[in-house]
Formats: sequence, structure tokens, C-alpha cells
Amino acid sequence: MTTNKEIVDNETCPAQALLKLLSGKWKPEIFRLAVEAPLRFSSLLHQIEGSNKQTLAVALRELEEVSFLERIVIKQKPLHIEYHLTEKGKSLIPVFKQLESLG
Amino acid sequence: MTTNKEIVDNETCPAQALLKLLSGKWKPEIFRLAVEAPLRFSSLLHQIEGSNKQTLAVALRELEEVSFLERIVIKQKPLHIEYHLTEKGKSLIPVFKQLESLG
DNA sequence: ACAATAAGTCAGAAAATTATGACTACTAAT
DNA sequence: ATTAGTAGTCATAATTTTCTGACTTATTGT
Repeated sequence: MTTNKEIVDNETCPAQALLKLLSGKWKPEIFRLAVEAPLRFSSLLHQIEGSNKQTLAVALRELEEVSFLERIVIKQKPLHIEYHLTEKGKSLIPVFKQLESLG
Repeated sequence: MTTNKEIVDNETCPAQALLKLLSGKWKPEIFRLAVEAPLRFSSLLHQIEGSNKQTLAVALRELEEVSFLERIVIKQKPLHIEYHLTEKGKSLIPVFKQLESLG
């Protein structure tokens, strides 16, 4: 018995990879806050209620690896790091807007 | 010590709920196939390589609960079920298109 | 040299998601 | 009444993701 229907595997869905990049437990919030202002690790930890260092660190690194965020070292008073939205990151804004409009 | 930054909890991110609806392991594929034709349970199981009954059943039910899919009983030869994209479901098509274009 | 601040890392625990295989429910045809 | 086909459910197991708390690294100011 055969079907003539398309058989897909988990990697052939083009939207899925991107969706996966955005769907960690805290990534949507990270993204949303990044749209408003550059992010700092320690304040993210406070701002996102219930989050934790480890998961945030991994999420930030992943968002950086795919070039949605850029990690910038600020050599000042207390040295710190800022995560900025890249141009690629900004290209997601309309997608999020559209998602929100379907609420 | 206080900050004046916005503090968010996991429910206040409007895009996140929707994102979550779309990000089960198989939901993007389910959605993508539903755009092409009505879905039947048993052929979905074959079409989506590596998937399983339980998870597909739950995913279909959830997509139905939020009205992205409609479950229709077809009383015919071998009685069966068809899952159809609703109008609300169709409104996601441009979102997916946009996601794909960022690949 | 020493303390303070920021930004993490690491190993192990806990929680959430997904998978497996046996079993059930409904209908239609024989 | 029995069988066959479709669409599931259920309990449990395996896997993946997230969380916790202790520890590390780097830089600046005293």
C-alpha cells in the first residue's frame, strides 16, 4: 500500500528552523526587549521574571550566532556587555508585528 | 538597588503565545501540509517522517482548539476525519511566508 | 596585591516535551 | 455477530529543555 502524498522530514520545513530560533522559553522576550534598547545580561535577568542565567546565556549566544544580536564589549567605568539588534534582527520586527496582530 | 526598566513575565509577550502554538515539534509541518490539502490522521503519520500518533493527535487537537484547524467527520465508505485550515488558520500563511523569506 | 562588579560557565537536578506499544471506540459491510 | 478500517487514548519510558547554586574570568579602582 502506497500513497502519492509528499513525505517530509523534520528539516525540510523552511519556516521551522527560524521558528525554532525564536522559540526558546525566553527568546521572544529577549527579542522584544532588544527592540526597545540594548540589553545587558544582569538587567535582563531582573527584567525577565523567572528566567535564569544559564538559559539566558545560551539564548543570547544562539541569537548572536545566527546574527540576530551583536555582542558589544563596552570598556567603561564598570566594564560591561551590550547586546544590540542587528539589521537581520530588525528584519524580524514586522514578523513579530504580524504575529501580534493575530492575537 | 532598583532599575527603572520594564519587568516582564512570561505571559506578557504577545507574540509568544502565538509562537508557542506554532512551535511544537511537528506543528510547522502540520500547518504546511494543511495549506496544501485537508489532512487525515493516518496519512499525516506516514507523511511526517519520525512523527508519532500521540504527539500528532495532541498537536491537531491544540490547533483545533485555537481554531487554526477544523475537524470534520466524513461519513463515507470508510468513515474518516479531515482537518481543514480555517480562515484564522489561513491568516497565518503570510506570516509563514515572511518567515521563510528570512531563511 | 586585593576587593568589587559584570558576565558568565559547569555539573547535576528538575521539569517539560516527545515517543512507544498496547489497547479502545465507532462505523460499515459480510 | 464478526471483521475490517480509521482514529484515536492511555500509561509509561526516553529524550530534551530548563533550572539551581557553586565556581570562574576579566577589568577597574584602592
